[in-house]
Amino acid sequence: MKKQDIRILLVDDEPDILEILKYNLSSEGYQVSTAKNGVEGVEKAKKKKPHLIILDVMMPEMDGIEACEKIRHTDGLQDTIITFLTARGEDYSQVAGFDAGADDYITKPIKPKVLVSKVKSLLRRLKEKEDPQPEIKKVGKIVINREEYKVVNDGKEIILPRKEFELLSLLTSKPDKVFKREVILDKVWGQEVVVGGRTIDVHIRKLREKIGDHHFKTVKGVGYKFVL
Amino acid sequence: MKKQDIRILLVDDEPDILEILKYNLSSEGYQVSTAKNGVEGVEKAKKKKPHLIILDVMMPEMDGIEACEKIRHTDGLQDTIITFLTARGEDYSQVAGFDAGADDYITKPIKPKVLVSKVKSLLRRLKEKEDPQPEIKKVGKIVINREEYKVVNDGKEIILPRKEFELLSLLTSKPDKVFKREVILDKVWGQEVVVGGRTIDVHIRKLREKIGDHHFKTVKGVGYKFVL
DNA sequence: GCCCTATGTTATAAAATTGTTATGATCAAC
DNA sequence: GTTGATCATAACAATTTTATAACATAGGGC
Repeated sequence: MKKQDIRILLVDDEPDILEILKYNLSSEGYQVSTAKNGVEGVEKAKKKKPHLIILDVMMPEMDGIEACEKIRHTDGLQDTIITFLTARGEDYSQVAGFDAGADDYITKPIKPKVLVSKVKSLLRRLKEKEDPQPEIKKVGKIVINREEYKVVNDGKEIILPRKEFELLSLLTSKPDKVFKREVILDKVWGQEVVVGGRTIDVHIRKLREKIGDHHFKTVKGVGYKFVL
Repeated sequence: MKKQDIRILLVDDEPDILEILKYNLSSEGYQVSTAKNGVEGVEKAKKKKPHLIILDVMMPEMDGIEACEKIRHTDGLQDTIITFLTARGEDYSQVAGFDAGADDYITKPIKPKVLVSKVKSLLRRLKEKEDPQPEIKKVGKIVINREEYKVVNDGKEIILPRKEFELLSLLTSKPDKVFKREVILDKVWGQEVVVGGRTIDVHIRKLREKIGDHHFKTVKGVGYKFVL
């Protein structure tokens, strides 16, 4: 994921702090939203689905800990990284914060450089999560071994050519998910190559022959999906 | 957004390249402006607020990287997509480019087909930002799963063809809201296609068959609405 | 109640999309 | 350079989706 695609939400009741943090993170290229209390923070979190939320502990309306709990229990925000801002020495809030589901905390006073490097390190987790194709993957009776570029289906070993392997690998990375043709082209062929319209079909056909027809479902007008 | 409404800004100091790129992108239906150096590029970016900027790295007056930074820090241009043109092998400029806030880069020599496909893929992000349909949506007993392109109604799985899926998706995006026929045509069919007057009715009928009659209410003279 | 218009319904035709096969190009290994 | 495998493409077939036309029906205004 690129920096511009990363959304950060800042929640603090002090406009000055909000502005400083926003400036520093925006300069780094992140997309930054702000909220000035817990209530607004929860709302914006639901709407914007940020990747990272920086939450002040002490706030009017709804404090950071309560807000954090609310956010954690919202659908689609479980994977969001939440970090608290706390005054140095406020030990209690750190403990309570971790209880509420925080990932980290930053102590005030905030030094911009520290903030930025902390944010980067927190976001590194996201990046690692993004699409780490495992070396060996099991999908039903199919074992995909990326290291050796081979596939074992129901005990039988199959050697697949590269394109077929990548295509299978992509489709099985999320069974049942429909991969649009554009996405398949992007991930398997790359944007540098422009291939004809029937190319994907042909490769799908080969996979169907080798792995089994029923695993590859066509969704007309959209793309293909792998089913178990 | 329609293709005709998408503005692209090309910045390069070689008139020939400018012309070729402009020709190819214009043929695709985009609105294309050009600038012949960094200074002019930044000016035009501010004035035209393009959605996508294609920026040559090597230019007199102000190089692409500096221009990119300037553009990134301009109000209202944070969301603009910026992509660089670099000579193959200029690794340094790619790195510096990403630091400056670029989203992508295209290597010279430029193949028109590659350019167009890259532009399309970059602009797809814009579209997704525009009206982000949630991947999975629950409306009463109906679950609409955009990722798998399937609908589960009261536990039963239903596969819908694309138009029906999009129509259902639109109507359920705001239950009880009446969607005028013109709006439905616009969103599901697009403004380029012209279809007959009974087409929507037929599709509504199929949805009624598959999902349940009572969910789709006709508002005579206006359109249709989805009710729970 | 009657008429008129908007919508519902169905069958069928048209269009769009995908499946299949054969063939030639490309690339890497030898 | 030759060989064999992989890959892309074209041409056609098969399939599914979508549009249309033609007629039926329903509901509001008079």
